[in-house]
Amino acid sequence: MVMEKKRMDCPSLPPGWKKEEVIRKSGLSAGKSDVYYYSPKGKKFRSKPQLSRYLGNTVDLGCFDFRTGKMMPGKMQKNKQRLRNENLTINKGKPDLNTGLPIRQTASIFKQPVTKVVNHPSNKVKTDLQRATEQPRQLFWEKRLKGLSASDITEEVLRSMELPKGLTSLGPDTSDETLLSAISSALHMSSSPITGQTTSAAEKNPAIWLNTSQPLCKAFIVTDQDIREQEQKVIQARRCLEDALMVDRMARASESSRDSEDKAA
DNA sequence: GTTCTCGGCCG
DNA sequence: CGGCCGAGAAC
Repeated sequence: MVMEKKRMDCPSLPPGWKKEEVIRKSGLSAGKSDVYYYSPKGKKFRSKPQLSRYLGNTVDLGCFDFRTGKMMPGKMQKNKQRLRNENLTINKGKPDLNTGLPIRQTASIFKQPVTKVVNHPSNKVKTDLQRATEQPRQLFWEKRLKGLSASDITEEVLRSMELPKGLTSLGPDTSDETLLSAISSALHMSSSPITGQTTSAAEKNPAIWLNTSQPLCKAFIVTDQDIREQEQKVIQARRCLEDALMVDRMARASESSRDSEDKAA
């Protein structure tokens, strides 16, 4: 009769994660149901915030629907029609947070491995390396990064990086801010060398001559001195990261012990 | 002590 | 309403 108490593995969740729906059978709220999740290790989760805390920053639960266990791509359903307008009007002044470029949007709330594209003699698409590696890209897409900046958890904007003098921006938005975003993105996403725009034609009419696989930046020269200075910065940054990771580990430790007190209390 | 279950607050 | 969590009941 009471077969509702079965732990189901949920499609769109990795193996090991279970979802359970329990129907209330008495009281004023009889008939209502509660949803729980179980981690692979068996820990029970009874709310989205709790799940969120456990998964930390590794996962964006933004459009995850706890009750159904599915991703709701249009979490702003009622804005469905407005969305287009919003991007044209309200978006003035505010950064476009919808850019999908720097962040991989997965179907699940959990990080999914990238599908590996391998050569397969009988598969036209998968042997087409060009298609696999070169996705269409919007001209001047870097403009979408305008206004985005790194911040710490208190939302205090972190000090921006300084760009070497030799770097000059190119295109419709020549601010240093966008240039920095463009170059970091290029370094992050491309495995080939970043040279900037090498043809002088691109400077005169970027809309036509832009090399879209390179950032909106004039060609530049990197000296040995530049490299040595950068090495020092990296070393410094690694020390900071090391400290931050240590702090984070301790914070998580105290958080999980607080979670246990949840029940004890 | 832990787990289950429903109440009830709050947005 | 429904999500979230407190707390009593049940084990």
